[in-house]
Amino acid sequence: MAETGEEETVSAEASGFSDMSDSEFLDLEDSQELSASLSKPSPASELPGKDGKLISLPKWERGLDVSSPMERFHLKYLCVTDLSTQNWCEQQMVYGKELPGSVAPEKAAVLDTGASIHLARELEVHDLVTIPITSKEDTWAVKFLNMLSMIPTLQSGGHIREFPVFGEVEGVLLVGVIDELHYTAKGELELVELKTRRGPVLPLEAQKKKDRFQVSLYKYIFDAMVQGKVTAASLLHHTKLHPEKPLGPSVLKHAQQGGFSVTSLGDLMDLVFLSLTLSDLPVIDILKIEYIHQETAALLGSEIVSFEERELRNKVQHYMGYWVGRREPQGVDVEEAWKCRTCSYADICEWRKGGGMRSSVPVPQTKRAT
DNA sequence: ATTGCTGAAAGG
Repeated sequence: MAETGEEETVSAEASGFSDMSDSEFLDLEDSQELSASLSKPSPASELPGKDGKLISLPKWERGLDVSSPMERFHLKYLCVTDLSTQNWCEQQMVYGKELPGSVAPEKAAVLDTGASIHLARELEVHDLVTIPITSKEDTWAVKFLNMLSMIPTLQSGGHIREFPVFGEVEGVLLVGVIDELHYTAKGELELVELKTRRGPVLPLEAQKKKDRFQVSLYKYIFDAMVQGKVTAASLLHHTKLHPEKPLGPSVLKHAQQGGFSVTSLGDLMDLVFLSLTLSDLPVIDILKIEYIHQETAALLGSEIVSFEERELRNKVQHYMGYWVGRREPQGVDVEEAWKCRTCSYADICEWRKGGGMRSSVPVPQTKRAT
């Protein structure tokens, strides 16, 4: 029996964040750091003070990266799509964070079409309800309520869409949303990621690689969640949420309607972590990507991704190296310079100017002082 | 609070 998917998913709508756009005024620190990083000649950072008093320079005057990109961009977590964008071109992703809101209108239209196709598919399995929220705790509470309603649906054979995942990876909190999950006829848990395409053609290999990386990351996080490897403590640590803070009235109302007797975010988190670990959820068995044509909805192709954990972890470790400040960002290799053709930052890209686009020129190793 | 704050993903 195909379930009707009559379930309703709650979607939060922010109510009080409209005054957020003036966060620029404290950015003077960032901009002078940008110019400082042009002169990053030698790691000879210790200017010898005459009498040994030098270390007390405030960190922003020392120029180079004492603060990690996570801190500079004021990020408490990253999205899965941040990392997959990073997989496409790390330098472009960085420019995107520094200069937000500069997507070419033509590209934006394609994204927009894709977004509405996804929304239409989501509405096939559940309704959306708008809930006024009053705090970031509310935002997460809504996410948790959605999970609590979706897990039983999944376990009773239904299809669920937009399932939230989160977990600490390499010391950084990663947050994402799985497009679709369901059990196959054989009883395997399958993830489906829908990709819509402007033209009626399959993507290039570089794009496929990025998509494979994205779904692999979902599985990595989801598996960790159902295996109890993601803890409430870790989530609270990164998000700085207040678990004891009472939830807003409309969120509370919806929790009660769902049959959950909770008063705080902490209560809800307990329920979620119990549900995740005690519902007999398996790890994801199958990762599938479907490419469809936007205009005609024709299926262009579908691909089963083989999950290579080792390879995934290496990539993630490398990407996080940038975020935590272990290394500078890098652009694409010459082989992939074609990506610059459609990049809106091509004309300002320091990676290109700096002749950064090399393939794999071995850098003569200067002896490391030990 | 000499300061706060984030729907993620959308496609190339």
